[in-house]
Amino acid sequence: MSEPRKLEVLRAIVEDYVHSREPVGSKALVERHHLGVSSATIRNDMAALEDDGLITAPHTSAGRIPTDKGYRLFVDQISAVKPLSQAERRAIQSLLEGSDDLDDVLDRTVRMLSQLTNQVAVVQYPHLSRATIRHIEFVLLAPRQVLVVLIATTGKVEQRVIDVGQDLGDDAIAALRTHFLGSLAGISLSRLTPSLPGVVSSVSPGQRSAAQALAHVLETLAHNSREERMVMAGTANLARSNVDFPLSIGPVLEALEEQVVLLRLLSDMAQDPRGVAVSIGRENPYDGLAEASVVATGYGPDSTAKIGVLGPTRMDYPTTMAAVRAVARYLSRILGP
Amino acid sequence: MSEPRKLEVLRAIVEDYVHSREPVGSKALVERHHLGVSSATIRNDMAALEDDGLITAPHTSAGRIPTDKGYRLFVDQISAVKPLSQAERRAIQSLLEGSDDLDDVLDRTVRMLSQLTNQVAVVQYPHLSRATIRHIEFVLLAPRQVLVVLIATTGKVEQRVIDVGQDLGDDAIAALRTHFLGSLAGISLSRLTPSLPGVVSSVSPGQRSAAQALAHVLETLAHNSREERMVMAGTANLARSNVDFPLSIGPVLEALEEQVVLLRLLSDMAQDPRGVAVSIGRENPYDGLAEASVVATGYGPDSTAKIGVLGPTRMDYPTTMAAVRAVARYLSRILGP
DNA sequence: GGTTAGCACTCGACATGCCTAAGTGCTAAC
DNA sequence: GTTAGCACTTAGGCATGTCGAGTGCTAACC
Repeated sequence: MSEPRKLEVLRAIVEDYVHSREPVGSKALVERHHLGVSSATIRNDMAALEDDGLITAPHTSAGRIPTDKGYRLFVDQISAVKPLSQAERRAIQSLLEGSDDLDDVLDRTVRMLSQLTNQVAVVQYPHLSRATIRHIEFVLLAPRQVLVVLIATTGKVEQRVIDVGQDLGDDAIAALRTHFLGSLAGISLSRLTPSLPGVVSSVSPGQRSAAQALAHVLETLAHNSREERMVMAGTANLARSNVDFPLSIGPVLEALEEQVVLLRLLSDMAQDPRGVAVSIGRENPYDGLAEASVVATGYGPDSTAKIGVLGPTRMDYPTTMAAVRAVARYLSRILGP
Repeated sequence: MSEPRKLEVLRAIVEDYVHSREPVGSKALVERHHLGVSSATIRNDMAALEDDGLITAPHTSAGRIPTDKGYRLFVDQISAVKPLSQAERRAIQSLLEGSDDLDDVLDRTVRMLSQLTNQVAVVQYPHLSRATIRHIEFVLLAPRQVLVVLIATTGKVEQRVIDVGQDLGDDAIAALRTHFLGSLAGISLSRLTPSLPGVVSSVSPGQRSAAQALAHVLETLAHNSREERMVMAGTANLARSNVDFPLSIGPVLEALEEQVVLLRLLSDMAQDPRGVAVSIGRENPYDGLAEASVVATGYGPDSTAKIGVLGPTRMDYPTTMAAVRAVARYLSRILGP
């Protein structure tokens, strides 16, 4: 039994199953692909593949379907990433150009990716760490309530309202703003935390506690807030592939809503040499996503923020991987160096 | 045939059907409710209700289920809004307190409402129109790219990056900022538009076109942007009530993603005297939502922003209406006067 | 040794027919 | 206006039979 042909058979099974959604049998296989051998031979190969745990039969006398392990082998060794069509490339380019607003760009990107792949698409907000502080604004909303705004050079704006714990007047807040801004303008967000204690300690004691609260918020804004969010599109595609999630799409929707889960999953995924990371079925630890695969990659200056799609394990991996990679590249380009 | 009993029968049918999800027959009706008459009498009443188009039979020899019109009558005339339990009230209160960030509050609110009702919950960002301008910031990102930030007194922040069409230096942008801020600080967002031409025309001719672009963005930020967004939670609940959307939940998910549709629907809904608006099934014009009902109400100072839930027409209206109303009240209170 | 043909066997999918329970509509009596 | 009774309809469950796709195995073949 030749090893190359065995892999060829696996490839054929994956492709046919992805295409037809039905277990594929030995006879159909020799008909659709010109493998040059008879169905009996294929049967032997299939038995071997089943022993290896790469395919499985839903029941006796049905065809075989790939297992998670089978998809994994397919993705890693067999498939070639299918390049996008010229039309698709043009569509991406034209849709993504013509807007500068970050929210808007991400929104368009994710819709585009979802249409391209017919799956759910997600994109994480870009990380801020390489940006530097452009401006800080404190706005007094009530005697103790302050709106804190942090503006970074990348064009990102974070804001939050806090209770500073003591009454402050307009003058006091203006003084604090000048003080913070003078000390912090121009430094990078990643170096914000070490700078804050110095700034706070040089504030007059009467406003020390307020300054402390403000510093804490600034730190939070710089690190946690926005980049922990994501934009999503195409959840309706889940319903269309109803059949692919045998139980219900409920758990999948739950996982999608619990963004923390998705974010961890995205960042835990190891990057493939081809630049795309793939998580197949139970490879990810979340029960709700046991029947789902995620194809993702990084984008932006240092590829820390993620973009990807989520769909049933029975997914057209080569095309999806190509789409994710292409969209990520365009997105990186749009967002600038 | 007594008219009051007919309504009583309709009420019983709605309640039983909502409870059991199965067509309800005359016999089961007299057993579960003590109507004081025999099943034959009920049959006569049911025939009359069917003539009125309030109930319908899926097939001969099955029980009856309410029509959209039947639900409407039920909601308008028969049902009493069911007050929330003490525990529920406490849960709402404790969950919503303890956070000042608007995004955070809306997020918690919508999750809470979705859990309370077991449906999809949506909330629209509060309107800005009553707020006044607190601060305007222009940040030069590149020679022609400017980040425009608009901070309102309500604690809301809007931002966008634009291309001003001409090269500007740091000095020029600072001058523009001072000029805009001096003329506009303190005016209400709703009066922003009429003020802008004057501001632009008093800018030196060399920067006129840039000022024009900036003014245009400010106008957009003040009116359109954020309040046209919404937060959503509980889409997984749709999947659980799979049975209730006979075809597929796909179209519903699509409608939910196309937020424009939802926003229009929410604002078009007429408020009920009891303070909650209800749209039942095909009463709303969107095909994807033909099997869905929306229960919504306004919140905030002048009740212009909406909050509501969406679920199958077969929904527990009294409880849902109570939940929506209660959560809207707490939310209004949290957001302040 | 790998490949092939042939054959018995398994099992899901589908159709058919039958039966029961639920429920209706109608009529005649109260 | 209400009720009892009865004939009628129909979905759904169940048993049965048939068909076809597909497998696994063995023996023959190159």
